[in-house]
Amino acid sequence: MSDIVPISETGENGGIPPYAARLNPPQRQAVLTTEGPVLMLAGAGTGKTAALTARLAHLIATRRAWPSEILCVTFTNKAAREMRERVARHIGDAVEGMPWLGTFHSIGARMLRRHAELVGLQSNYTIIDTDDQLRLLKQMIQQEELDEKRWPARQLAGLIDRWKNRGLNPGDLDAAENEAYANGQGAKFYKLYQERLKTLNACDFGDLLLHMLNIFRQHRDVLEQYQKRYKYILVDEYQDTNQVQYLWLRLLAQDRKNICVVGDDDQSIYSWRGAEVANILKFEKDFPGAAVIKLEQNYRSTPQILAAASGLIDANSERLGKTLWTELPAGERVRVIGVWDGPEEARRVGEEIERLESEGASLDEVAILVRAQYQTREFEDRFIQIGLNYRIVGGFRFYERAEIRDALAYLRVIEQPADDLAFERIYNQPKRGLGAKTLEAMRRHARRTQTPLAAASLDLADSDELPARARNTLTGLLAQFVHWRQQSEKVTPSELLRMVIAESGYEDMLQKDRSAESAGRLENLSELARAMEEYESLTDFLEHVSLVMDNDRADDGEKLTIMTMHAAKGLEFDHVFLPGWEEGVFPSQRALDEGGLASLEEERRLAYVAITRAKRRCTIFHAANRRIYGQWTSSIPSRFIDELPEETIERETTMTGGASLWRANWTETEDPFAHVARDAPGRADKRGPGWQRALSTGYDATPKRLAEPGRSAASFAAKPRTDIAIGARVFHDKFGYGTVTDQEGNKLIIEFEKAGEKRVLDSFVKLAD
DNA sequence: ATCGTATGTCTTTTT
DNA sequence: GACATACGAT
Repeated sequence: MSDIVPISETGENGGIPPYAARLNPPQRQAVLTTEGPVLMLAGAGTGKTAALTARLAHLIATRRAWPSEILCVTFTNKAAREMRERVARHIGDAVEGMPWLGTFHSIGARMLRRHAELVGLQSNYTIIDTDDQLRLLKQMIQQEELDEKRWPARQLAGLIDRWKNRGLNPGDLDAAENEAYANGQGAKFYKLYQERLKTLNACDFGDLLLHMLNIFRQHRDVLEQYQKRYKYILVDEYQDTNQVQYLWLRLLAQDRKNICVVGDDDQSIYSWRGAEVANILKFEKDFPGAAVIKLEQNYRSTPQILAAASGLIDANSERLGKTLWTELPAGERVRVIGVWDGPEEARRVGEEIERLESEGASLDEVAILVRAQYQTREFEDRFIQIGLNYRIVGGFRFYERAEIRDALAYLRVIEQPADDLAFERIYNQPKRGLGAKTLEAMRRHARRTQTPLAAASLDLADSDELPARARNTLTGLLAQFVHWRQQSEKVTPSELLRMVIAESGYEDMLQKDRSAESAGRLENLSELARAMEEYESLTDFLEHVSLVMDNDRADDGEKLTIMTMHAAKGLEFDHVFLPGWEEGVFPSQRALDEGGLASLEEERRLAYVAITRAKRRCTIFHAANRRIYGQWTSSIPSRFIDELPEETIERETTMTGGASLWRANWTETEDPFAHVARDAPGRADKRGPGWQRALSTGYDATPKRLAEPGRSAASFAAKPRTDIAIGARVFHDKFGYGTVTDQEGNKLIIEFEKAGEKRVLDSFVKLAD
């Protein structure tokens, strides 16, 4: 069955090609079994990436496929980057020709650029992030006059996300799904949302996969084109794939069936995102005759650490079952340290790290892994105080900062005039004196004419609807955009950004602002411009930003790492600290409240992932008292601590207040999260400051139209009203009654009884009777 | 139109 | 406790 390559093929020393030289037998099998489906079950630290990269190198070195004929999907950008680097070590620059190595989302985006028109988008579509998504949904909810308190946008966003993860389009929802939002309006809102996105020429993260799936399903020729192209498919972290990703892969692999998936059911920690461990469990059914290869030799951790982790994960019920073993010499036991409270925990961790440092350990080899982001704060405070170098991974990403998002919004409007979300973000940023009133007028007009906001504003600025000041400002701003759009064809994206920052007044605003952050903001902006230098087109860059860019910037000097356990997956450190192992923190309260056994088991897998990051030493902490949401609560040690085999750990308690006090405190616990559970009393509040934006369907958002200079503003006004003729008596909210004396396009010249002659947009007047 | 204060909401985890 | 939003005051 397995197609073992005559190894001499490459003619390297002793017949073993260099990329396979240091692999153990199962790893080697995983490399050489090139044809047919392969399921690789790889435990933590078993050299999975080594095997995977060797496999890639092998496929290319033996000319089974060109780099461009291999689809290699990873889950995170970090993993993709690492893979690229490691393959480069084997095969050199040929990796450059691997366009299909990346995350599901970035590969989906790349494909979608080519086939956008099949789902009603243009190839320069914008990828919106969760923030934009929420704003959009909020507008829709207000517009449909739903009580936002009762039916929060977040909830809807979550539902839509889950539907997309499962490969469901609005029409596919069953009654129960539909019922999940606003009494059976789930499908309606989902549909509305998709329509809005189409008008904006935008899509969200989920769409990158769902649109492509739809295309594969409906356009056989496209599917076949990709099936033909990808001679081999490799998938990393298969246990984390969700339904869409699964369907995607199944379609793409259907023809050649050369698909190799790698995963570890014990490290499945993303079910909340729609990942289905079941995918890995049913692989053999989907691809009959699949070769199953288990990697069980662990090269990373000491026997104690491995035994502690294995003992813990044993408590889980649904496992494929692997037995990890190691040849490494015995090391230290896993230490479990109980402390009085959060600050003491941070202090102790700090001391431990300083000790390691004095023993010659590098800070780069030290990590603190937390369950939730809020736990990082305590450590940050402490480490600033004692001057310990740290880096926080994750958290607020670089591109989520306000100034970066503003800058990107400018670029988005330049690139894509139909991007209303971006335009709304910056039309008054920096402050130009355009407020809610102006926005309301813009929206009203945009809705009426079914044009994007920017186009509508241009129209508006050419009439008497707005006070002279607002009108001038708006005209100026729009003229700037026309100018920038012209420039964008001539200068590089990064030059364009510098231009925009300077000319928009954004720079001035920050320079005048003497607050502590403003200097940093300016720095971030030039950082952004620098990051843009390697991109040739704005589209490329914007896509990169929304999908790929993360904030590991060049680091100077050694730093310890603080990050979430999720973010740590796939990484390893000599010394790992695991604070906050208390009921309610880890396992998280949420996992305990909802989700039952399944989510508890996921938490346990997370614990397993966390412990197995450690190569040499692993130290677990639990505090008796902790401040959560600003409230002091006492807590009991995590059940996971009790599940660690006694002979693998070493307990220690350093209680300032004495053990009795400590014990007294954590035996009578109160529910630290009791106040969270209660639902928010809903209150009807439907008067948003002008959110009533009607759905503008059917607008053909042709980009670059605004870019044509000298084009009369009237060309954007979709449909002039036909019900108003010269001589008609009309009413205008601001100017009162008047008589139409002339009409040009959608603009009326009206002689008002009180206000005199005005040039007014027809969408703002009513026929008087 | 903008600023300041009061009020309510929120905390997993990521592309 | 921190942050966003809502509302009232300048």
